[in-house]
Parts: sequence; C-alpha cells; structure tokens
Amino acid sequence: MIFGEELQAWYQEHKRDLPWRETHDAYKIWLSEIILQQTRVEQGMPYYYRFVERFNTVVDFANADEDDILHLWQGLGYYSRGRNMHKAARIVRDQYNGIFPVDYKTLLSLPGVGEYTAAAISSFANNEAQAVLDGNVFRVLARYYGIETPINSTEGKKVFAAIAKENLDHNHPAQYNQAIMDFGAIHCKPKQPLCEQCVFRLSCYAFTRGEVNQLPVKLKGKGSRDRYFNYFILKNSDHLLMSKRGEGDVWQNLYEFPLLESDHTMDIIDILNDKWFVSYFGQDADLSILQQQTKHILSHQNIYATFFEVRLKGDLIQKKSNWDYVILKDLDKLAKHKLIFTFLERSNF
DNA sequence: AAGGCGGGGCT
DNA sequence: AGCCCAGCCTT
Repeated sequence: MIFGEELQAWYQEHKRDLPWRETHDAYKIWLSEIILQQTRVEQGMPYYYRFVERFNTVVDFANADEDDILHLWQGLGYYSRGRNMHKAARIVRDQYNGIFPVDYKTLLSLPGVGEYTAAAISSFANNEAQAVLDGNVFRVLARYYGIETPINSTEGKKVFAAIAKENLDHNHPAQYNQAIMDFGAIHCKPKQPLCEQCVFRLSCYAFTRGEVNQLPVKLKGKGSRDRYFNYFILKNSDHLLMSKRGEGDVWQNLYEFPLLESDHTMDIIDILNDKWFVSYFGQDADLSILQQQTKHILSHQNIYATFFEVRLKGDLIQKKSNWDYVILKDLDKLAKHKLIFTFLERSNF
C-alpha cells in the first residue's frame, strides 16, 4: 500500500488537467477512453471536444448515422473504434434505456470496450474497484518490480494483471488508477524517464540495478509489407467518382477513389494495358499523373500511392457496386482516410 | 497465440 | 528506422 500512497501523493502534485476528469458522466468518460486507445492525449483532445459538442448524450450519439461518426473520427485512425462506438451507443439506447452503464461486467460486454476500458470507466465514473492495465501501467510495474515477462505475452498479461490488482487502492480506485497512468505518461516515460528526481529512486528495481532502459520487455511483431495503390480521379462537370471501402482491409467503410492495387509500381503504360482497368474504363481512356507516388506509413504497411486523372471518351464500361458519383460540394461530408483527404487538400477541388 | 487495425510524435 | 501511444477484435 506504500506504493499506491506514494503514487497518489505524486499525483496530487503533478496531475494533468484533462477535460474528461471534470465529469462523472459515464458517456463522456467512455468517449474519452475510446478516443485515447492507442492514442496520445494531445492527439485525441480535439476529437473529444468535437464529439461532446456534437453529441451531448449517448442517445444523440446513437441516433446519428455511422457515416457521421466516421466523418467526425476522420484522421484519428483505428476506425473500428468509431464503428464499435456507434454499435455500443445503440445498445445503450435500446437495451439500457439510454442510461450509460457504469459496472465493469456490463461495460465489458459493449463492442469496443475491453478489460482496460471497462476498468477505466467503472472506476472513474463509479469508483468500482477495478485496476486498469494499459501501456503506462505495464511500464511502471515492469520497472518498479523488475518483471521481465514480455508485456504482450499471454503469461505477461496474467502476471501484470495480478500485480496491478494487488496494488489497487480499494478506498480510492479512481484516483489510484489516474495516478499510476499519469505517472507512467509524465514521469516514468518510455524514453528518458525522470529517474533522478523520482520518488521511487531508492525502491525501484530497474533504477537501482540500472535496467530502466531494458524494461518493460516486449515481443517483436512482424515487419511491414509494401503495397502499391493506384487511384483514379474521374470528374465529369461537377461530379467526382468515389468508392467506399469494404470489409477485411484497412479503412473499412471510408471513402476514396476507384483503386487498382498492385504488388509493384505501375506506370501509365502498365495501367492502360491492365485488364481490370480496361474492363471499367475502356481501351481508349486518357491517363495522366496528378500526384507522383507518395509513401504512406501504417503500423504494418507501407503504402505507395499514385494519383491519376482519367478522361473517358464515353461513359464508364462498368460501374462497381461500391462506386458512386458525388457532387463536388458534398465531398467534404464524406468520411475519408488520410491518404485521400491529404490529396484533396493539396489539389484544387 | 498471433495478426490486423491509423496516425503522429519522439529518438 | 523503430518504438510507443489511457487497446480491441478476430482467427
């Protein structure tokens, strides 16, 4: 319990002033927690304000279309969070009378809410005694106790969950959880932690043994793969041909331009001779490059994208079911991924 | 148990 | 170039 009390004392001194800490509204806490999954506070903050301003209650949120949610989410990444939030909001509206649940078990059953988020919401909104276990907590515990079990292994999750649970201050679950996460984020940082002025400098296993930079241990995943995206911009008078991405790949349900993917760079000749291209745009289409190949980096993919303008003699030969002409002035309303809205910002549409 | 899923900032 | 970020879901 010394550990937890020291942590909370540190927290009183150094805690961050964050908007979602000023409310006990479980809906708003849920918003913040989903937004902050794998996302830095500074990056998520504007999105939090955007969402609370647009949707005052979870019922307002549920009554929106998924497209609206994804549009507000545009640019934040991991878009399944937005899609799952929409599903969760409708469950709360339809099954829980619009009252956002605050108990761990019920929260855990909502789509997009895992063990961390259920613990966070139930403790913050209702002081339920559930210990959070996020990247910050893994790091603080690994260093303080000198635990070398990889944090992303099944065994590691068990070990750390047990220690996190033991350390939880049952009298102040909300404050303890906030404290250990803020401590990890501000003080016990991944790089260049502030060990010299740390309250635990005498008791921290990693610091006393000079192993701070070795902990926590994490198993390496697979490297990145390369993909080559060829986008086709087809404008006629005041319309633009857009395409909605489907399941089973990145950017599900977001809009982009008709796309030809290949496993290598393609030039104009390659494309004009491509079977897929000819089947949709015909033999005598005119092609020019609008934007030279640019590299877009995702966690496990390097996407090399080139943007082409297509001019047809007549009409499209065929139109895919997920293709639609969009009025140019409605373009802003579509939820697009980074590659697309960055291109649009740079061009003069 | 492992892989997929964004985008950005820091080293 | 690699790592990490208030992780979750599917296979």
